[in-house]
Amino acid sequence: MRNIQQLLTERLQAILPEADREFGIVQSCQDSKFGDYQASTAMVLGKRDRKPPRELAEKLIAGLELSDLCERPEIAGAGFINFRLKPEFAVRELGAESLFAGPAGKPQNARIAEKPPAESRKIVIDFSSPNIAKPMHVGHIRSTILGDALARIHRFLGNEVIADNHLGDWGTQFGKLLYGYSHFLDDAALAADPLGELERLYKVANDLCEKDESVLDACRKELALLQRGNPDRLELWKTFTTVSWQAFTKIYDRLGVTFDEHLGESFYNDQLEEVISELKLKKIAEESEGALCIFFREIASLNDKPFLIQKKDGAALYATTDLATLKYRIKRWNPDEIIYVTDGRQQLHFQQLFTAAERWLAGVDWAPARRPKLSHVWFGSILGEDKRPLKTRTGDPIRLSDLLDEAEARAYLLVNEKNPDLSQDERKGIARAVGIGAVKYADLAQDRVRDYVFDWSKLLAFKGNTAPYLLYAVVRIESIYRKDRTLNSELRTQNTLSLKELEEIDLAKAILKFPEVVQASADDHRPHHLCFYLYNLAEKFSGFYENCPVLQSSGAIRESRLALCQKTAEVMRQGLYLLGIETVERM
RNA sequence: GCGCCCAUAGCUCAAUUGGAUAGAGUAUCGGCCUCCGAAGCCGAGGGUUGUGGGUUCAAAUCCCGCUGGGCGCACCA
Repeated sequence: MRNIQQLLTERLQAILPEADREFGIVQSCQDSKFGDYQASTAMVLGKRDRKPPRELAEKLIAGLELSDLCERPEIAGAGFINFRLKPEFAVRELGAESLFAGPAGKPQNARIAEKPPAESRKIVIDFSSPNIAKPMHVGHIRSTILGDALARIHRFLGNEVIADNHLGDWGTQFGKLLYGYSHFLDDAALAADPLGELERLYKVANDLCEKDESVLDACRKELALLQRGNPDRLELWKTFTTVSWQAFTKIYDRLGVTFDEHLGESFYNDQLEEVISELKLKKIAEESEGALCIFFREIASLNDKPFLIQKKDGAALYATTDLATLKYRIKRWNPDEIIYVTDGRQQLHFQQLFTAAERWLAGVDWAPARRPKLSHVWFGSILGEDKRPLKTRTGDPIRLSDLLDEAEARAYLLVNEKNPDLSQDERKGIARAVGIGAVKYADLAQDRVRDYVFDWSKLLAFKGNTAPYLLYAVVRIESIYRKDRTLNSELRTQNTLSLKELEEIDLAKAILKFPEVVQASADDHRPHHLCFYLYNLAEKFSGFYENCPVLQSSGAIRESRLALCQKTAEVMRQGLYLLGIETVERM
């Protein structure tokens, strides 16, 4: 599929002087009564050159060659240039056998078009990053789902993605955990729910530390032993990580999330010293109050906020590991961009990290001339109905596995109600897809920077901007196919479109917008644009579905409508795939 | 004290990053199943975009000042 917005922009920019090209951007119209696309070029240039915008617009239109794409552009308002696509153009554009490269009907790894290698960017996406020895809870869901969606979107656009799970598998918490493990272990509990037991042991030790200084000392000693490589402690630590990774894998499998790497903090342990000495040598870091830190004296907002690299006892910190990780990623992958998907509370940290990295990379010989763009993609918190961070009644964080269980259970009840005749296996499968899809969609459909209120009834409402509504649109199309016994599937994919009714044209034009929306979602790391688009597409399909009978019509119209259904389903499936949401045939 | 973020219909959220008359869902009211899945569709009401200024052809969006809420700031990650 081609990006129509880009196509129009290129046409417009082609007739502008080099220096004015930045003003030649064509945008989608908010209101279809003005057209499908619009440009405000004439108003901007008219203002600058003190010329009447409408006259300028007239000149621009005269120079444009667009007859293959749209009707003659119209001038409206203060000088808008409005473009309206020709239905014949949509017919041609959608006439391809399959809208996406890759196996027909299977969105998985499809591309909009193969990018030439020179244009393909290499992007490391750092996301999910749960802590070892703790069950994943709702706090991890946004990073996991958002990061995965961004990975899928970038791959679809032809970029090379390295999905890297930066596990929290090292740090001071392991002293307490080791202490708890050796004093209070419940073997039966460990066998039944390993992560739950490890979490309990940590809590027991942590509580004791607050009351008893001697326990805290004991924990410090355990930590020191681990860090010095004591074989027993190291063995236990490995057990912790193995058990944890197994539990995480279960969750990732349920969510359909995959990684290319999962290099935890421990992986960078032996690289920290080198980073510290480099920073010292280049005089980027300096000693202060016994610790080693980086100051940003010339930046007003960071002036009084030092970035700590090393504690006075010599231990490294979060910042140190992040810098070492950056170095490793540059040396191993030399990426064009590194995206960190974390919650918004870490904004200061990443501001400091990026600023420090800039100085550091400018002074070392291993850094490439073209340094990676560093992006912090942050998100708000998930709140309960009381507008406080989402917790269980007892105040503990909600386990992700429990949340997913509940989503599936609730969806299962609804499937039973609606489709009791399906086999239990099928109902379970649908409940899984719908339940998990609903949780994911509720998260992705919202602008990530805002906190969002978690609400089961809204999530699984099956109407409005929800996963079930979108899945339902696909199900209706599937249902049409099942009932269509006169045509085989090959005929559907042929170029048999003829767009007459308003609803047909609207739907076809909505389909054409898919590439530009995916691009926009990637550009500002905001998949909710794609969600909103799919919702709009589903609404357009509903309008078509109500007003344009498919199976009841006949001849060329019937074929055309079946083909339109096919194209709609293709885009819906592909779009949902990019969000990490499975589609179903019945629900 | 310094800094970051948020504020849009009763409620939950959009607004293609400065574009045209601020849109959906929900809730309320009213229509539509001898017709492809009614988990749906159509219609009605609902707004000084927290507030006061400013910038310009154009501001929910950018700048400054307030108010209210969330969060972060030296040895946790």
